[in-house]
Amino acid sequence: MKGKITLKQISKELDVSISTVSKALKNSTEISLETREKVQAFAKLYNYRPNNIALSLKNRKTKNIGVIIPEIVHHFFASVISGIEHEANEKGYNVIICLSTESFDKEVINMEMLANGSIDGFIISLTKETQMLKDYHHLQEVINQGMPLVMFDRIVDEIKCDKVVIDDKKGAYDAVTELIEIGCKNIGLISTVDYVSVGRLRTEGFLEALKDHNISVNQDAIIKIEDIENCRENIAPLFDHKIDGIFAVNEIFALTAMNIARERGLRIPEDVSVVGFTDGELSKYASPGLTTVSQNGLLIGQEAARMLIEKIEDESEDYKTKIVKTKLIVRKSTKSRS
Amino acid sequence: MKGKITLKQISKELDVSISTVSKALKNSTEISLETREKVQAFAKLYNYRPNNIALSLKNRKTKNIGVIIPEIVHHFFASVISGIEHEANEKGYNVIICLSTESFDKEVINMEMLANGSIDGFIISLTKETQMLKDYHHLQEVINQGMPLVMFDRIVDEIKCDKVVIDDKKGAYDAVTELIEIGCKNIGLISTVDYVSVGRLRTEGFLEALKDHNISVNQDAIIKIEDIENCRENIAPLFDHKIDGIFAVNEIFALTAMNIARERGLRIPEDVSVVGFTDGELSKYASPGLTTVSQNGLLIGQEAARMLIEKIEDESEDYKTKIVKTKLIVRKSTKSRS
DNA sequence: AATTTTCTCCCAAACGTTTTCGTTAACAGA
DNA sequence: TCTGTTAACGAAAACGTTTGGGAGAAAATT
Repeated sequence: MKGKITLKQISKELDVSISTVSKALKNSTEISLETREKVQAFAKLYNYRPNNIALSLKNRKTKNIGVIIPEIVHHFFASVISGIEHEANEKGYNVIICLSTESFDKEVINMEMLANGSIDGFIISLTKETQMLKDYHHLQEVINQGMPLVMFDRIVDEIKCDKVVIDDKKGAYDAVTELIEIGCKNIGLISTVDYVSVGRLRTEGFLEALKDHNISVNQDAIIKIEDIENCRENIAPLFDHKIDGIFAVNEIFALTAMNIARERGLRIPEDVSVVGFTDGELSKYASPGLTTVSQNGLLIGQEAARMLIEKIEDESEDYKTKIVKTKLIVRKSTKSRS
Repeated sequence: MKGKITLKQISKELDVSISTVSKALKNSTEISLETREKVQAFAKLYNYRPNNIALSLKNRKTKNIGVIIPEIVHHFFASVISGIEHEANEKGYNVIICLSTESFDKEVINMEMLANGSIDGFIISLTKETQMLKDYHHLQEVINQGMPLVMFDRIVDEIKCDKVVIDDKKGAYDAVTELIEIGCKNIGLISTVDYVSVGRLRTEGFLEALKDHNISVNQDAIIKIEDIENCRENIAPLFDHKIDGIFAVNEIFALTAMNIARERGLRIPEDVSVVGFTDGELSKYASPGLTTVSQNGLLIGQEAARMLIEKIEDESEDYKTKIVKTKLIVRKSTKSRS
C-alpha cells in the first residue's frame, strides 16, 4: 500500500468520473445517495485525503505561515514560536520556520524562498545586521507583492505593516525605578549596541528613569556589548566603580554580572541589586532568583499570528501596532522594600 | 505591482507560448538566442520566480520536511531544531514545525495534516503520552505510505525507521561513575517516570554504575517525577536521607535540588555533589556551574536531517540508528578529584 | 525538383483538486 | 408528439509548472 490514493484512482476503480468522486465525497446532493455511499466507503477504506499541494494551487492559499527569526536556541524566540504555533494550529495553519542566524543575507534568501508561493504571510523579527544596515528592500518587496507581513520585537519604523512589540522603554523604566525605590544610588547599565532597537529603547528607559528621579548619569557605568559570547570581559570593569544596582537588558548579562559580583565578594542583593530583562528559565532557576522584566513571548507570538491570519483572510488595509505589556517580576536579586 | 508574475503572463506579454518562456528561462538551446534574451530580460525586470506550489505539484517533491516535537521552549529541542534547520537549509529544504505539546492526539493530527502532501519526510520525537500508550499506528501509517521518517531522542523500538539518539545509559553511567570516583557514597537519583524512554535508560545507567562499583542501591533515594512543574515537593524528601551525591536526569531537577540543598544549609559541592543531564543555559549560568552530561542537540538535529534527506533523495531501504556521543562537562557542582 | 535535415518554436499532457457548465435520459404535462 | 423539467453524472477549465513530441519553415542533400 504505497503512496496516497487520488481522486483519479478512485474514479477509475469505481468507474465514475473524477468530478463525481469529488462531489460524492463532499456529500453533494447532486450525486445519488447510492453513488455517494459507494464512493465514501471506498475512500474511507483507502483512507483518502485530499492532497494539500493541489489544494494550495487551486485555492491560491497555502495555509502556511512563514516565520523568520534570528535564532531559536533562545528562550524568548522559542516562546514566541510556541505562541505562533498554537494560534496558527488553532486556525488550521502550519508554521514554516527559517533561521536567519543574525545574517542579513540569510534573512533575504529565506524571505525570497518562502515568498514564492510557499506561504500566505510572514512573521519576522529582524537580524541585528539588518537593523544596522538599514536595508529593508526585501521587506518592502513582499509587501508590494501583496503578502501580509507582521514584525515583532526587532521592528523598524520605516516599514508600514502590522507590528507586535513590548514597551521596552517602559519596561526598563519600571525596572530602574524599582532599583531606585529600594535605595540604589549608583546604578550601572549593561546594554547592547545601539543599533539593536530593543537595546536602544531599554537604554532610553534607563536614562529617563534616572532623570525623573534626579540621579545623574555616570557614563562609565554604562556598558554596551556587541557580542554576547564573551560578555564577561566587557562586564567586569563595571565593578571598578562602586555601584549598588545593575540593570541588564537580558538574562545572560544579568547572571554574568551576578557571578562576577560574587567572585569579587559582593553579596546579592545586600551589596548589589540586579534586575534583568526577559523572564526565561535562567531568571527563574538562578540563585538568587533574578528580578526581571517579563516579556510575554507566548502572547507576542499569539498576537502576531492572530494579526497575520486576520490580514490573510480579510485583506484589510490598516496597520496596527500592538503593544504587549511587560511586568516586573520581583525575586531575590533585589533588596526588598523596607 | 501586486502579486507575482507567472509564465502565462510573460508569455501573453511577449506573445510567445508558455513553454517557450519556460525553456527560454532555462536557457534551453531549443529557443533562439534572441527569444531567450528577450524573455530573460523581461523576467528579470518583473522579478519572475517560479511558484513553489506549482513546482511541488509537478515534481511531487515539496522540499519541505516536517518536524514534530513535544515542546519548543526547551533548550534541547530548540537546539535540535536549530541543527535540523541548518542542515535542511543547506540542502534547499524548508522546515515545517508542529508542536504536539506532549499530547498524543495532537501528534496524530499534526502528522496527518502534514502527511497529505505538505512534506517529503518526517523528523519526530514522541510525546510522553505516546510512549505511555504505546500506540504507534500513525507512525506506521506514514511509513506504509512510503514517506521517510526519522525519530530522535524519544524513540521506540517497535517502529522500523532511521533513528538518532544519544547513549542515555552510558551518559548516565559516566555521570554516576564521576560521582563515585570523587568519593560519593550515598548517591540519590532524580529521574522521570519509567515510560519516558530517556528517563528509563538513564535510570538503568545509574543502577549499573552503582552495581559495577559495588554500591548497594537505596530505593528511598530514587525519585521518579511525572510532572516537572511542581518537582520541588517531590525532590525535597530526598534530603531526609544523608546523601552526598545527586544525579538528576535534567537540568531543572538538578538546579531545584541544588536550591533545596542550599536552603537546608548544605554546601555544594562540599557536602553534596550534583550532576545533571543536558548541557543547556541553566547548567552554564548556574552558580556553581552544574556538572552535566552534554547531549549535543545541534548534532542530533543535523544527523537526523541528513539521514532524512538521504532517504528522501535515494529511497534506500536500510534503517540505521545513529548514536551521538555524550560528554561529561565538569563544572563546580561536583568536588574536584583529589 | 523532391526529399531530408536542421532549426525554431509551440501544443498539450501531466501533477490533484474544485467547480461551472453541459449532457443525457427519464418522465410529466400539453 | 412535442416541449419542459429534473435527476445523475461527466467534461473541461483553472491553478503554474515542465517537457516530450510534434509542426512549420528554411536549409541542405540527393
